[in-house]
Amino acid sequence: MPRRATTLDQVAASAGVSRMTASRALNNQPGVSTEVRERILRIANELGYVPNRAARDLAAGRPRVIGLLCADMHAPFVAEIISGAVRAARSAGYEVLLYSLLEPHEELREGVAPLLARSTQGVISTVVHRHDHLPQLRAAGVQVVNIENPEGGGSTVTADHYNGARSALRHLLELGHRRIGYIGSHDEMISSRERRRAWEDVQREQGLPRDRQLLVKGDNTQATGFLAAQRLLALPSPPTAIFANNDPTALGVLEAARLLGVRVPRDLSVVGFDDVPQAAQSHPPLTTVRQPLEQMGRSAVNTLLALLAGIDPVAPIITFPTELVVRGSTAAPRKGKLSLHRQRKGAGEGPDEDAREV
Amino acid sequence: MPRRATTLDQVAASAGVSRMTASRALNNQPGVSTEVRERILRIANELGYVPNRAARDLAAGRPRVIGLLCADMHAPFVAEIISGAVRAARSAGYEVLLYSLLEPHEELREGVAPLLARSTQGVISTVVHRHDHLPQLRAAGVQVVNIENPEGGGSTVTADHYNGARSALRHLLELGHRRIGYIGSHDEMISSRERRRAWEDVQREQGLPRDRQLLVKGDNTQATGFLAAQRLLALPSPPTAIFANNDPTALGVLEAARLLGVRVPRDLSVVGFDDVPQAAQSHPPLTTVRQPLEQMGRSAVNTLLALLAGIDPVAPIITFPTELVVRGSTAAPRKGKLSLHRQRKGAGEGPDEDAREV
DNA sequence: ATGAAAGCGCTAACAA
DNA sequence: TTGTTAGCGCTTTCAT
Repeated sequence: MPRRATTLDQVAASAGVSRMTASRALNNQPGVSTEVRERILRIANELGYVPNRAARDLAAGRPRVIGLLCADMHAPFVAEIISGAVRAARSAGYEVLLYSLLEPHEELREGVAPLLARSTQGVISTVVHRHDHLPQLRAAGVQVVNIENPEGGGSTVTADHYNGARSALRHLLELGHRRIGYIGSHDEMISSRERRRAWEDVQREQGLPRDRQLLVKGDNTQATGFLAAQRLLALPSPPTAIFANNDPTALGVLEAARLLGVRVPRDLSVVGFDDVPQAAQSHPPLTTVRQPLEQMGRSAVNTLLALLAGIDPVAPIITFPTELVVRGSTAAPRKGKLSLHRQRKGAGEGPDEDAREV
Repeated sequence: MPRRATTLDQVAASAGVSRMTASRALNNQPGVSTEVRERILRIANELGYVPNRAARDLAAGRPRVIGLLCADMHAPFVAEIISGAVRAARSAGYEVLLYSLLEPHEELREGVAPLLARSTQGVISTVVHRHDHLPQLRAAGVQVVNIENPEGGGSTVTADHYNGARSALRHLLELGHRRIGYIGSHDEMISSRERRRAWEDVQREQGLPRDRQLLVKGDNTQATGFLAAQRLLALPSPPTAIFANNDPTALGVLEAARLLGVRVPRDLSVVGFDDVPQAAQSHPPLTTVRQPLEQMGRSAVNTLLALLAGIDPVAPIITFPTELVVRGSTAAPRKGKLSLHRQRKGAGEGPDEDAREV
């Protein structure tokens, strides 16, 4: 059985100093001579000393813990955010407590907010699709830094969805595309709204035909990307390029194109958003817009830590630039019109009838 | 600013009892009359009392915390496991500390094991592809329950990969398939080895042709599924069904089939493993084998808690049954041989040359 | 630069 | 059934 762990007192005794000197040395605080400090550190190491968090937190009056509130652990982007957050937190001597909402749309259960208030010093929230949990947390006295969701007020770390979308659209324009379809999503997420706004602005600025049929609503899944693409490609004058609100949607577009005999990128260019791992593995590999998620996770923690230290953040909203990742799903449009003669091929068993129901 | 939180002393004072009585009442311990207990609970609630974890952990001599060691947060299955674990832990009054290794193959960094030993009572490990971190943790005196990785010894919660794979293969056999290809993975994961063993056993038991060409090695990604499928379908006598080691691989097979003009499920049946969210969204939707991941996460926590309470687990390895999810990618094979005349169609830009390199 | 004293908020052990 | 007494291991504050 693990006999009692080494305590600070033991380290201090071994080093022949008081407990307080040992504490200071181990916490990188001033007031210890270099020589003594080194001896303490060496002895602590030899003894395998690891501070007792509970005691430390209790004495300090606040836990060195950051809460991480996650709504949908499945969302491909949370993984990277979490990695970044955990890394930043740990290197600052903080632990990360995980609070995953069980259902993506679940309310913050009764009592979670006060519990977080008591067990953590602050919370990073990756809940993007609703923001009514924020007032609850704030009422309980927790500092919150949001990721991707500036709406609840307070500090937010986000990516530049608007300009990211614009960079994707600029890429398509530079290739020569003039009819660019857009598959959007629910507008509850600001990221989706921003991306759509970029598309609308570009349409206007470029004097492109204001054809509302080029905008189809999806829900960020491959399934609706598939259906929406069928709808767009069945248009009398189909787009030569489709910008999808996210990668799964774009992968659905690729699928629909293949089913309809529309070749990507020869007959149709496709751009996604997020750069999920599969984006590089599709055929053709997907051109998409990458967010620096790991960095955003780190930044969120650092912002929170600054807030806790009483340092006002540089800005309430910290926006990170995105990066266009050009792969194989985009090319210049063909000169002629999209040939439609192969369209219905092989679609016998497909959900053709539903294509209009998107 | 959040004024000082309510303490146990305040609750006790308000209720007119000693601190200890209040403590007992709030911890569901015996030795408090029903009447007094109810009054204490009511007052605690009114005052918004939330126990201070640090104080509690310090006094009790052990933290009510479980560590969750994750290797690859991207892996689609960890999300569900985590949800289950967090739910079970919290309902037992434990917090979950997240330790995510930054790289999937990263060593357990120096100091992490003792740190876990100090900050948690036990650890759930979802690190499946290596097990050298286990001795480290155990040496530091941490109880560990593994998920999906029985190899380091100790308690393990896993799914029945062997019989899961068999159920998939039985499904194909019942449909009438006799030439069944298998796309495997690195054998460092026991799950992969078990699934392959099932395929080999079935081949043997059924007296199916022992054709080593039917087994292709992949690496659990869509990209290699794509390549491996091309290789299988280019065989002189191609399989009528392909069992893939996991869903991404199977999705790659679907992609390759589409490219080659091989219709699924008419010309080729495809089965995956895991039931990732996209499996239901592919075209056709993927027949696959589902693991009860959420339940496994819960079970891992409960096993750990039992271990901590000194209760020996029922068995060192707890195996959960899997469930075959039949969707649209499987059907009876066609009577004739797979027609190959359309195979090279549209593959002009594809990575045909690489198909053999899988 | 170092140390002594005090106490964080709770629970374990024992007493009544 | 209830209360009292001692800490848990650390940091804070104030001394030296």
